[in-house]
Amino acid sequence: MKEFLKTKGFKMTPQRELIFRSFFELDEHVSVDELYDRVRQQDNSIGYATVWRNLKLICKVGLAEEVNIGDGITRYDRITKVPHGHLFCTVCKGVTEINVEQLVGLLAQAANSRGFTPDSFKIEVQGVCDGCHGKVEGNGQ
Amino acid sequence: MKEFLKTKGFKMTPQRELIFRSFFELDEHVSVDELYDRVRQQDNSIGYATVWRNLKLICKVGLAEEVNIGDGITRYDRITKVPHGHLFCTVCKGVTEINVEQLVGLLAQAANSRGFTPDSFKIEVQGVCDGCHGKVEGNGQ
DNA sequence: TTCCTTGCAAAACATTTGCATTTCT
DNA sequence: AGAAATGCAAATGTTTTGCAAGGAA
Repeated sequence: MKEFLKTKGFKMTPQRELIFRSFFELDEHVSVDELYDRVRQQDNSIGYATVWRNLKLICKVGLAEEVNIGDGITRYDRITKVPHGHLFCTVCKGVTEINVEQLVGLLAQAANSRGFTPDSFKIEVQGVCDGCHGKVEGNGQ
Repeated sequence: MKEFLKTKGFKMTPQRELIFRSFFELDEHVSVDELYDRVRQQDNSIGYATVWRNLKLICKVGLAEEVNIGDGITRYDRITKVPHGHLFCTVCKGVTEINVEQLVGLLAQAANSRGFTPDSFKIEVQGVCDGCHGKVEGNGQ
């Protein structure tokens, strides 16, 4: 990783290593706040801006991308080889990934047929996950 | 529309009518600022908060939904009967809609097979649109 | 009259940036 | 030494809210 960054003109630092390590260990879609909290547990001298800047850096070097689910908070998602979509549970706020290789293929076709050259895809579904089907609060509305 | 709102417990006002009318006339994905500007052309006494609140109201009564493309600005998109996806051109920032009925069907299947009950779908593609293929600035990178 | 709406200004929030200082190479 | 990174605090930019006044039902 240190080498990888060097080729891109960036340096490695203790803070950066901790942030990167924490981000990649966490197999989730974290926000700056969440990662900041986590990183803080191991080094409470790290600043918020540093976490933010490194998250941006991770995106810049192509290892992650920003995800926006509409709650005003930007999350960061590792970029994996397999294109995937997200199932957002509106009850527990959980996120599940689903493989969408096939769909992306179809989408690319549809886009191409309109002269549009696709770059990246975002496929998101909102709904209620398996575990939450029973526990929707009993508000009559 | 007035009747429709009344059934939901809301009143009709001149401002609200102008805002609703402007929103639905504009067959686009407008931001609060954009709609505010447009509405202002016809009544420059309308406040920003009023436009914002009415846009939220339109969503609340189920006639539109918020769209987030990651530039920090929330846009509002009419909800149409036919599910559609968006092609965002990263050059001209234009938005094109594409029909994704078929894809949504497949997506719903995939979600259901995991015990997830879909509620709404968001399908977005970023790339370069037909008209912009030639005009990408000549930066060697 | 009652409750919803409006406008304005201020608050709340998340995201970014400036800068002096420290740390890599 | 030279360039990049860090921390803190402050600046941005957008979205929300409080409140007094006005308007619809």
